[in-house]
Amino acid sequence: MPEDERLPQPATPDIDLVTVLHALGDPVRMRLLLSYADGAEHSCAPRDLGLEHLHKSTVSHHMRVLREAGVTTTRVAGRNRFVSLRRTDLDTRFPGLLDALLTAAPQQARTGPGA
Amino acid sequence: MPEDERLPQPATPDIDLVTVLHALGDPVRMRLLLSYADGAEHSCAPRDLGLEHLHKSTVSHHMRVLREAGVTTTRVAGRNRFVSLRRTDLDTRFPGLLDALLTAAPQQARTGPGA
DNA sequence: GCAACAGTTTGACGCTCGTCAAACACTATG
DNA sequence: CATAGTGTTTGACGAGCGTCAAACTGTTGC
Repeated sequence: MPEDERLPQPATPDIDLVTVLHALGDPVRMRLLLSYADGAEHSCAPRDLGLEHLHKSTVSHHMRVLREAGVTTTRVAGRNRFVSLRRTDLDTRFPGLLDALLTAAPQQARTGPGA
Repeated sequence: MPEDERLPQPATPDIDLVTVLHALGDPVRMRLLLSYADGAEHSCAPRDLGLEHLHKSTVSHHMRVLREAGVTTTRVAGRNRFVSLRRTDLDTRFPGLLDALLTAAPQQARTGPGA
């Protein structure tokens, strides 16, 4: 039997652009996106994501928003959940968008308003 | 003397990615973006923007959000205001982002969840 | 000057959002 | 079975958002 399952998420053609932009229009979720940009799977622990200042239930809420928007996928394995970016799905649905975002976001961290 | 002026807007280096995504994460403002994608100047009248169902003060509010996020610029000429996209500024700050958005948004209108 | 015009501002309303805390499920381990 | 670990769900709270209506500012034109 399959040892792991995935949490519910929209099918690729059902990913809505405005919903994705709304999901990414929050500083915490943008930081999560950058964490996931390495293509690897990440646990949900706030300390693994540079979010020690946030309650675990808050992080769980943000990850749900990203998943329901179609940005991430969550694999359930035992008592752990592994979250990763739906890179190919997003590239299929919105070509160039993810690349532009992942280029722009770290660049802004060095040269932008917050620097 | 200059016959027209511009409403306050952030300088190009001060345009914040998360703020832009937040501004665009609303269906009304996404529609405005698509209207402005032709590069031309547009008036603020709801009927010129496919927003007859919205009050003019609501449209004014959305245009303020877009302008303060750095997405649009507003030129004041007499009793009219002409709004247009800050395309080169956005391309400078976030290369490829606007192209990806303007490619993705209309495509979704034909093949996406709403179709 | 006065009325019409284009758009903004203010105030109000309901709804959503981000956050925390506590309680809850489920899994792994003794 | 009991306990600890990982993460979710629920409820609460304040803050912000989208909308409308009305009042307001400034401009054009009679």
